[in-house]
Amino acid sequence: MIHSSDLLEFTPMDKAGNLRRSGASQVVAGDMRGQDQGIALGSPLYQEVKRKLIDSLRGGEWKPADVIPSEKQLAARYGVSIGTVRKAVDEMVAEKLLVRHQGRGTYVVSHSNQRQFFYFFRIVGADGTRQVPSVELLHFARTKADATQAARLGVTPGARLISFVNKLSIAGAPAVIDEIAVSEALFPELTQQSLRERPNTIYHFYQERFGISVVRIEEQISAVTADAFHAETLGLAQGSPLLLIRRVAYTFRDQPVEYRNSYVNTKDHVYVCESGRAE
Amino acid sequence: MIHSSDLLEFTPMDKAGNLRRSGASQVVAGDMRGQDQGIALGSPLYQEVKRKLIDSLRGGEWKPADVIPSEKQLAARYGVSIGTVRKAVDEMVAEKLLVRHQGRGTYVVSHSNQRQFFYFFRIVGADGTRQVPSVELLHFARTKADATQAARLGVTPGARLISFVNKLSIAGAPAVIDEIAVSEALFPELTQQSLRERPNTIYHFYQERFGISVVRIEEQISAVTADAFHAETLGLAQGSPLLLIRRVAYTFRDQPVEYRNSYVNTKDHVYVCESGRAE
DNA sequence: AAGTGGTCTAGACCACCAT
DNA sequence: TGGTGGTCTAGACCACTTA
Repeated sequence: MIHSSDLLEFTPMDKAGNLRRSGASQVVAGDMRGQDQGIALGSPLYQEVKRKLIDSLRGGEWKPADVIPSEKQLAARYGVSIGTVRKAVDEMVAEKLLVRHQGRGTYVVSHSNQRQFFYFFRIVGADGTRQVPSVELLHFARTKADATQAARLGVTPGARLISFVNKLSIAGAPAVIDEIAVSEALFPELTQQSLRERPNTIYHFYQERFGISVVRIEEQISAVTADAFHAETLGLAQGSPLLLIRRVAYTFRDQPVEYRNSYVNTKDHVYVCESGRAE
Repeated sequence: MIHSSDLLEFTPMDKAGNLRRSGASQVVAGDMRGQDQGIALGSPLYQEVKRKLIDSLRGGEWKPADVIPSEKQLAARYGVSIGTVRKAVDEMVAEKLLVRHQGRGTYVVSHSNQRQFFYFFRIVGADGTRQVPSVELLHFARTKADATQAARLGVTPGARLISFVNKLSIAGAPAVIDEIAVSEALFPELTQQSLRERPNTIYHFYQERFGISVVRIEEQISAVTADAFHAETLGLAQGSPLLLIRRVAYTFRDQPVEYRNSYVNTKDHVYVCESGRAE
């Protein structure tokens, strides 16, 4: 004889005690969660998927320029439908963490990609032309964080920093001075020599050598007058007006990783900014 | 007897001669296009829907702050599925043309909305606090477009313009001088008095009085020194450094409608800009 | 030819809001 | 209570890339 309680054992219901979160559809087959890297509970499914994906990026499962698994594979892995994976990936594409290539796959963005390079470099010629600057390292030192640096970098005042100064020239003419500070704890092996010998951009260097991906920046811009050092380095009269750009660069989860002050001679170049276009 | 050609007459195929464009699904029921404001042919369906929606915004069918029809109604109107409408609306929400309110509907954005106000106003206190500035009209004149103005506004050099100058004060202290130029053709009835009496922001005024919605701006930023006029107006010494922001404001279809030079005293305020966040 | 992302559909249920 | 947007599913076909 068969008891009804036995029958229940065979219904396609959750055997692991997982509950389908409110907000999710109950229309279709049984809950597939719990397989492989199942999805934790908490608000929209696609947000959970997105969080898992970002965790995999942070953890290095997929490195910059790698292909990530296909949408079908991700759907199976997380026990969700392809549409849900697509929504998660859509947001990450909008945030410039991933790029899709039809017919090839979805890739982790990389600072080595030439197209990505200009994304954080907003200095263009007065006529709108973009050019790759050449870089020269002027200073390099180990310092301790002052109040401003500590606040922006999320470290304690006095924490050990690595500070260096770059001069950027565009079309042979000095245009920008970057005064950069990073936490020594995050960039332990950063030496003057490795910095000089890097073949590519600084953010590519952070990415390759230290596994730190800059994914977002915040900038505050003001106008100042050139002091003796800036004037001489940029070939200007002391007191000339300069753009001062204070930048904090962040990696995943809004963790600050770099603070820099950029001084720009805007005689021949401008800083561009746009609002209202879907990025 | 029944001929096979007769049977074909009753298949759910297109009777109006419309062809389902390549790229569209052929899985489901017959093509519903051709009803009401059917969708024209040409690349993705949702792009066509988006274009239709923008046309309705341009044409004034739905005005700023209006509710637009529900997604179900739009789907019926254009003969597409709700998912396709959602994708079109998604993009327009990302571009800040529409806003969704769960349970209420989808609305056309308006410059009167206080939340929208700060979207194009990127001057904040040095500590990051945002404040609504007070405005004073300093000059008003009808002029002719110089080469720069003509190029940025898309008019011929010498075209009739309306030019005016505003002084913005934040917390009682003069902070910004806006030198604004618009085409007289687009703003025919714009008078000094109507400008002074406007109850709200300039872009709200453009929207209400002239039916022109600013939906996007492009800015080029440089550092300059204050001339006699700017120094005196802002209460600074001549030669003080100022931020110069050259802005072109656009309405739908990338049509330029305003050109302005803003001079900002960045002693107590900064211009903020962010990259890498999905807007 | 096989695999990938891109588009499109149809329909379910949920959370929220107005009435 | 009924309507709206928000989430989720399942599956079809397309365009594109690579082998």
